[in-house]
Amino acid sequence: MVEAPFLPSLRALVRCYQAFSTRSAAHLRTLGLTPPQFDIVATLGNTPGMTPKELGEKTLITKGTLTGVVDRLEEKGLIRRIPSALDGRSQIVQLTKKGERLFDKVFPAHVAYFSRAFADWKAEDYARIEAALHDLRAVFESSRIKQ
Amino acid sequence: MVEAPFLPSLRALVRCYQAFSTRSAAHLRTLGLTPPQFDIVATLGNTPGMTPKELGEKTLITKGTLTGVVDRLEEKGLIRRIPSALDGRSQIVQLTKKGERLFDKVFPAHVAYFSRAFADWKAEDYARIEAALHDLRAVFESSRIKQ
DNA sequence: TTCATGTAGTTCTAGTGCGAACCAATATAG
DNA sequence: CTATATTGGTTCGCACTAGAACTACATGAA
Repeated sequence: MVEAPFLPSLRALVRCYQAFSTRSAAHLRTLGLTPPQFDIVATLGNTPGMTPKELGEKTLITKGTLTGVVDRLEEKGLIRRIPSALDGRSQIVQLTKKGERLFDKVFPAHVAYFSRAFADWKAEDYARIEAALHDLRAVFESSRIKQ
Repeated sequence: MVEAPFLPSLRALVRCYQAFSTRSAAHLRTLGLTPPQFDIVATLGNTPGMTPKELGEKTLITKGTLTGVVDRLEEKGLIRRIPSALDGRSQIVQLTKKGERLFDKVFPAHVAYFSRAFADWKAEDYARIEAALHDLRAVFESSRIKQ
């Protein structure tokens, strides 16, 4: 049995993602945030806030997980939950002043952390990577998977 | 402040990886394995076994995590730990007969699960993806990150 | 030898992570 | 209008995750 031709691509994806997330997490730790916490703060930055549902869609964090992450950010005083006036089930999550100050510090710092490594990259390099990842993602979202 | 030009590439990477891992995990669940458990079983398949250290390097699972994953596979009777004769600190992890039978069933099934979606892909498509992911990974492993 | 250093695995802590079950509120069908 | 279905969030069970502290063994130098 020959090895399936797509396995090296999957391995490359996993290794690339791992390399990114390990680096990213190590830097965020020095800033006092976990990766999902940073994700939430970065998503809420420069917005009037949004519902947990919307937050979950943007960050790809499922709702059961999100409750806990938001809880811990609330304990740290970085975000606040406001019940929605329009829908009794819903709420708005938004950064507090403290959360905004942290966003203003941490987001540029995290971008800066990676930017030197991308210094030589040209627009077409980004385009090429984005296209490749887009095509690969299309495969995983294909209806031809399963069954 | 303009958005950093590499952010769309990072987003594309994260979304692609998520799409893959969500699909993969959903299928593995129907086979009774978690993703890391499958990873271990697939790595041990068709080998005489290896040390946890080696297993961790191949699967990218850190040693603290690995102990627990291997524990649960041992409880299921799929793997066995043999103390190393040469080094009193070391051990060999290998599939049991039951583990081998599971590997023979589950590995092809999981490959088959994805293969239809890749049906139209040619060698150069794989080469393109692998090259792109390789280049991106090089950035994350660059010594130019940090400081 | 013996002492210092290094290494393989385990344990611990805190934080994800998912899906399923749940509750309360809203929307819809009849 | 009222059952019924749907939806937003929380809770729960179980597993993974990294890193730090720890134990036992191994290795190297004096």
